[in-house]
Amino acid sequence: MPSASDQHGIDMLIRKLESIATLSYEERQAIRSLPIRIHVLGARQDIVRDGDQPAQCCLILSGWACRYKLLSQGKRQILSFHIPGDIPDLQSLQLPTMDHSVATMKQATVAFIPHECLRNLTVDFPNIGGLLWRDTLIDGAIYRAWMAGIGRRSAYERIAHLFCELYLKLQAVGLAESYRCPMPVTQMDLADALGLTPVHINRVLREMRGRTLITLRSSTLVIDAWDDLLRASEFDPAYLHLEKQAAA
Amino acid sequence: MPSASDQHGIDMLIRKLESIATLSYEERQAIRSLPIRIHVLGARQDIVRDGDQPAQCCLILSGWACRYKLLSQGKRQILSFHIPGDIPDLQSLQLPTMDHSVATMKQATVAFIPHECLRNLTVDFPNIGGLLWRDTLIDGAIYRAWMAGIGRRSAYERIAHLFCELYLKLQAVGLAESYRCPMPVTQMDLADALGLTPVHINRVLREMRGRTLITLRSSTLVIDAWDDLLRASEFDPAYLHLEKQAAA
DNA sequence: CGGCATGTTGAATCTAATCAATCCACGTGG
DNA sequence: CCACGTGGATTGATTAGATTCAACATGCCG
Repeated sequence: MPSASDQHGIDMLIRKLESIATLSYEERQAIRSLPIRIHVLGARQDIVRDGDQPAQCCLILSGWACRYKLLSQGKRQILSFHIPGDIPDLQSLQLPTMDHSVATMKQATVAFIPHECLRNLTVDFPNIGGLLWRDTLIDGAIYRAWMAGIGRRSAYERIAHLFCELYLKLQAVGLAESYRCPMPVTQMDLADALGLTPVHINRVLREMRGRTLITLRSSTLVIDAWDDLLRASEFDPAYLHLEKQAAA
Repeated sequence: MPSASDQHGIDMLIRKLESIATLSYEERQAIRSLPIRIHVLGARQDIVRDGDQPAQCCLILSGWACRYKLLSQGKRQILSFHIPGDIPDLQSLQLPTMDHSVATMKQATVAFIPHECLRNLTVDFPNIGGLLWRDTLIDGAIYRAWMAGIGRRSAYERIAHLFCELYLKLQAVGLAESYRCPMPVTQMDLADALGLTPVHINRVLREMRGRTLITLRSSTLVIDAWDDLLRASEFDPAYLHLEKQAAA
């Protein structure tokens, strides 16, 4: 049911891309004319699965998604969180077989874009090709930041760092301001993203609340002390490679 | 001092690229004619540093390198290991500012290729452009595998998994066979790569030696029981996205 | 041959995991 | 309108995997 609201949908992608680079008018128009197929998905639903060979990419229009890997004995590692404007399986353009899964976190609207159309776009507009490459590279930069966190930071620092990252990413596409943002993740999700247990997440969150650093309740993050949060996590936003650097 | 041996050098890149895709004759020739500047570097020497804005990429011709991030209090996270044929800072083509450093592990020969030449190459040969994109995406896939390991696997599994990965990567470019390969890393390097301490690495290596799984001595890894190693680490080579799948 | 980096081992300690209840908010149906 | 069910959050008690500290061994290089 493509309609006026879809237009708003694909604009989310433009907003995202303009947060990491500059687009010309023609390029914006070319992106707007991408054919998309819109789906509304429930919470915790797989979009693509480990081993799949998708022929399309999914653009998040509303809601959140995450990439994850399942290991033996029910262990799960969340690899990234994705917000509106993101294309969490963009790499499938060049890597046919998925080495992980992508799922929604909460109810989400996604737009499917055929690989072929994206390929044509990169042929007609090499700059957009470069920009999509750049986008996947930023994903890689975020992986590196997470790796450093999981490998070498304390639980407290890891959680603080993640909140800084997500707040800035949301802010960059206009989905956060005044140190408040949506955060539709359970404590179990945080645990699986940060290499901890839900119990420990709970305890650290309590401590942060006690120190009036942040409050996470009913899927909303409130940052009470942004500067302290930055300091606690030694956060340096450079790795997000945002074009217009935010209030960091 | 470009000479006959350099030719052999850039062939390393071709060998690497052909391990993850197919090249036409013209493409191989175009790559061979890239202008390169060869340097010999000592062990533990930075090639590019966090914050740099390089105007060239570095191709490893011999020796090993690694990406790493430094955190406060001397903490270090190694983000990836790189072997001959790899271009560990290829992402700088699209992300001008480095968000981490790259250094040699042991003495290494590297070839510097100006960004401009690589860009021209991707314009003249879009397939090579896609292939370079693919290469950076495989780096990303390896990051994901490491994240899952650091976040959710035991020390024993992590170490085993890393050895499987490195053996297959080396084998793919002809630098390993018969379950032996170079492994010029100290126990401290392994610790910083896997989110552990050198002491613990030492203990787990001893255990693996005791179980006749692997032996790591004088910078050489000998795999005594490949199948057990695969099983111990639940290793699935799919994430390496190798063209000609190895004996896994 | 001497010096320094790396590897090895033991003992004590700690962070975070595990196990196990209990609590709470919310939505549903009787 | 309230009992009930459910998923998520919270808390306590205990344990385990890995760290830390410290000492000593080994081996490589100039």
